[in-house]
Amino acid sequence: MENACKHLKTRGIKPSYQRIKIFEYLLRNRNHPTVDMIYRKLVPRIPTLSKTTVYNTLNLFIEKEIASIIIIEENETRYDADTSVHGHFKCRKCTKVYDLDIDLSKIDIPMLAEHSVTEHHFYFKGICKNCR
Amino acid sequence: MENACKHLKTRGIKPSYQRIKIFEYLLRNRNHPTVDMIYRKLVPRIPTLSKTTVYNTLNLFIEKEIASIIIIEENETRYDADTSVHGHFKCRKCTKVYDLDIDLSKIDIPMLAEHSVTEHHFYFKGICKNCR
DNA sequence: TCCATTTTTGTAATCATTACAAAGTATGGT
DNA sequence: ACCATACTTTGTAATGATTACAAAAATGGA
Ligand SMILES: [Mn+2]
Ligand SMILES: [Mn+2]
Ligand SMILES: [Zn+2]
Ligand SMILES: [Zn+2]
Repeated sequence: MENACKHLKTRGIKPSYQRIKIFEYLLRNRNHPTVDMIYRKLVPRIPTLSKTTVYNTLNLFIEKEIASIIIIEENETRYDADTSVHGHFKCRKCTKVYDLDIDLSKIDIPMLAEHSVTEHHFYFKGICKNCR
Repeated sequence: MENACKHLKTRGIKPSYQRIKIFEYLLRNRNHPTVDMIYRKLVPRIPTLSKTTVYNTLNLFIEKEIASIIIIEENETRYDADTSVHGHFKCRKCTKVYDLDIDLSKIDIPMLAEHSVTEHHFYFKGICKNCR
């Protein structure tokens, strides 16, 4: 995927090998991974990879807005290459996180009118169709 | 507030002194406090109070469903005596968390139909009316 | 009062994340 | 190619919130 490399450049991120690989992982695996999931998947192919690099890189992606952060459980930060406004559903049995392609920013919430809103987050929890 | 004591009993929670004080704090201060905020506010009046007790008690409240948990930032767990389905707005300047009294469970989200949903969470971030 | 059960407490352990500085790598001018 | 400089990666240590655990304290009934 030369795609990933170009995407990084357009946002002013120098496309180092690690950054490309981490971004490719996010693009290909739409499973909302944690830092640890990304690290464990990549380290066999990049033996020198440091978990710190994964943290640094993801924080850079968030800052440059090519990825978004998903916080559903305390101490389980997940990442998403999809930066559009959308929501998630997490199954408490299989722990899978599903996408919900709904733009909540289009729903009118009068109480928000007086504030200046920059981020929209929503998620649901329960048991998914496959687990019951 | 004898109120708090009765509320605990009806949910099968023995109303110990610490539990009553922590629950009263949640009822009176609708500011979505962290464990640390609750602890620091109560410890002058209950010098023997342990932070572990605050953690244990809040986990019990969540389990017995007399309080709900609010996760907006990673490693900043907040608690709310309001267990109804409602949302929040957090100001990134003054860090205040506002209530949004909207029941998202009433909004139809087709993608959720196939799953069994038990929890609804939503929050927004930005700058509040007082901070701009 | 005695005993069993529950609750509280303090300390240590855990775990995710960040801080930091050293080592490695790329870049651009000479 | 050489060097200086800036950027990136890495490993280790520090941080901070939460939980585990076991001892101490409180409760409540026989
Ligand atoms: Mn997503
Ligand atoms: Mn609330
Ligand atoms: Zn499932
Ligand atoms: Zn504000």
